[in-house]
Amino acid sequence: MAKWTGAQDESVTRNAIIEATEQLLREEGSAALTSRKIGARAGVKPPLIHYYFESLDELYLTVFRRVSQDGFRRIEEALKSDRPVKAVWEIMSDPNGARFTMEFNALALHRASIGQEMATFSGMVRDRVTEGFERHFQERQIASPLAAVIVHMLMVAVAAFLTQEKAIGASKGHAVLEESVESWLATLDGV
Amino acid sequence: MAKWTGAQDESVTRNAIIEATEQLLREEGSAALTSRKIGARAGVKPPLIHYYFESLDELYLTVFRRVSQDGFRRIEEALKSDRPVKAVWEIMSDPNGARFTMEFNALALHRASIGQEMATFSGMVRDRVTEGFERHFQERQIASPLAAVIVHMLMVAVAAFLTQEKAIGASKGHAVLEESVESWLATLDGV
Amino acid sequence: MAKWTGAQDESVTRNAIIEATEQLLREEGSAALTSRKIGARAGVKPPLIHYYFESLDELYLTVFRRVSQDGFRRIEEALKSDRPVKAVWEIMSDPNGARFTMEFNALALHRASIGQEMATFSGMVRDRVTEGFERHFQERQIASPLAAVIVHMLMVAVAAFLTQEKAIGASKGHAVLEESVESWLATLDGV
Amino acid sequence: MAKWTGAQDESVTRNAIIEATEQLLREEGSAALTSRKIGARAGVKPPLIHYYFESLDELYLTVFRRVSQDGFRRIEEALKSDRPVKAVWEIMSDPNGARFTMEFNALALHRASIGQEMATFSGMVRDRVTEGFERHFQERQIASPLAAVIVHMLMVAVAAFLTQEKAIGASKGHAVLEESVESWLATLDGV
DNA sequence: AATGAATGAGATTTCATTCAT
DNA sequence: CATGAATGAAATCTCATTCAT
Repeated sequence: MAKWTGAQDESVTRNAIIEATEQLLREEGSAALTSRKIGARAGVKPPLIHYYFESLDELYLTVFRRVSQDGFRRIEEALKSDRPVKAVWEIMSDPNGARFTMEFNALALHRASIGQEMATFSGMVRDRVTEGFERHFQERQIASPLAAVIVHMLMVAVAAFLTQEKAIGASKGHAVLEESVESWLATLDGV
Repeated sequence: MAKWTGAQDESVTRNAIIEATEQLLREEGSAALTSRKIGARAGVKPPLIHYYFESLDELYLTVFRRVSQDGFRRIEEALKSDRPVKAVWEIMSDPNGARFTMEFNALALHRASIGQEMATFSGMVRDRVTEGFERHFQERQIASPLAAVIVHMLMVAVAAFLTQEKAIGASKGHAVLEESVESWLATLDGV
Repeated sequence: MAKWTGAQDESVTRNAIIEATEQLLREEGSAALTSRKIGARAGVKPPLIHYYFESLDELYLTVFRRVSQDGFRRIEEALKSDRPVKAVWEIMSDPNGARFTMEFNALALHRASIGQEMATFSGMVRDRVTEGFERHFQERQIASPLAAVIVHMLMVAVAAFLTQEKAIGASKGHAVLEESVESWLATLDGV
Repeated sequence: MAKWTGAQDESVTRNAIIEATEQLLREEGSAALTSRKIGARAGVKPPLIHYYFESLDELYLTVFRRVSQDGFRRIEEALKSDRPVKAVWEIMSDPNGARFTMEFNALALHRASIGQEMATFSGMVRDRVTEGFERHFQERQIASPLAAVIVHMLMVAVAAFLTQEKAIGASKGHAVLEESVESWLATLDGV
């Protein structure tokens, strides 16, 4: 969809709106995302949001892309590290990022455009991580009993699980699960 | 506030409302849950919902309890089966049930009462399954490299992950993950 | 309007409804009068109220009549006392009774039937008290600078004023006004 | 919650809403104050009321403040007049103003914020009038048997009493009371 | 670039009342 | 006598969005 105004991508205000959305998402969750609250946080009136973004959906997409691009960059870094498996796990299980994923997942449930974007992105990440892990296993001659792609998916699954449970106030067994996962991952780093 | 009506628990209409809610949750997700839509689906005017349920939260809790009680019963059954690990996994990964869990998770994110109920329930399930698996491992003298409680949490995590991804239209790698999980679980059933 | 059911005036339930209404009016004010709350307090379901009373208005009227008849009786007593002026003032300024008057006044503002009833009743009281005060002044040969009817109206006015102010949390100057009124009334009792 | 719109205090529409509220209050009483009716009277859709006022309470407070500020100004004027006691009484007993006070009193019974505002305001008026009367008594060397503050409270009480009775259609004895009060007040003006 | 104004659609909830049984 | 069921009407308030300026 083409931009219909002269709104600049680099505008300070536009950035403020994006950041406000990001903050609100992190602090209060996707249910708190209303144009009023975003506007209040960003110090602008709600209609201005529509000057910069055709719809809230578009704004959310923008936020998602920004956050996920950053995440992708961090993953690239992690894959270059000495213990890539652990490094990737740390990114995945970082509460901050996991919270985002969870909230975007919630948004995606009833916003097709976001779902699509997430699907595309998680595919990209999966491919990149899989490739990275595979290379890592080969280089270090590590015999993982599980395919790289599966290792990655398990990591994502566990991280999401822990985050969701924490969000509703449950944490029974988390410690032991985390420990278990981490010691398993250590073997994959050849440690 | 106590209920002030004579509304009966066994009322056909009350049931219709519960079922409509269940259906909508499954088919359109938690975002579609409004008293209007529920009423329309149940063939009932919205205010009647409040005749039977003090609030939508109470209705959702009722639905959750009904679904989860049913789930718990099925899990008890599964634990008695010949291949309890596989049987439990099948319940967990049943798209229908998993969809519910996912949608209730979304509701729980901004409805404290539901979050609490879910936390309580998932704790109950975890305890029960852990106990069942432990007994199973002992009886069959299966040496699981992972504690029963972890096995269970991993199953939940993977099932949730697959469901969430499917919900947003992603399914890359699912087949291989499922296969992998299932063959792993087979070993835990002593097969 | 004729009664349309066989409802008995002496029914225990009917009485419970009346008393519940009275209590609620006293404790929570006219704004809290809903058929739900009345029913809850009386231990009956809201529709039953309509079995005994054609409408809430009729119920309120019944309550008003009961309370006011009781008030009238107490006033008759007071007029027979040794210090009738003081005795009447005590009734008028009794917080309990004054609260009722105030709440019924509020109801009367938008319920014509209640307004009428109140007008009739306050006329009756005024006549009776006026007559009583006049006889008292004559018998005791007290020369009131103000006509008996005016004395009564002032008492009513002041009592209502104090009650209303208290209801909104104001009480500045009340003590001095009460004192002043009471010492004035003492002279009218020939004390 | 802070205002999130750019709604201007001087807006014509905002004013129309305030005036509609004022009119409805006068003509139909506090029970008629609903966003629908106010909207209809102001020629505006109900939600627009919430664009200008955070809540109905806030609107009522705005109306109260406007009316009462005007009343305060008139009282200040009255206190400067040649017969300040009479002048203040005329303001107090002006049916228009008294009707407002009565209706706001009714609102205050179940809207704490309005009760508070009224308490504050009536305290201000009482202080100002008391001070004015005291100065007046001194300047004119009038020996009032009653303290200025009591004179004022009696005026308020009587005015409220007459208004409330008129509102429910009673007026027996009003003429003689008014006459009596007025001749009493004349003495306090040194006439 | 920004905003004041406005709105249509909708949300949840409350209420008095009716009616068949 | 009593109640379960139901409803029409209404209440307050929220939201994303549009539009003229």
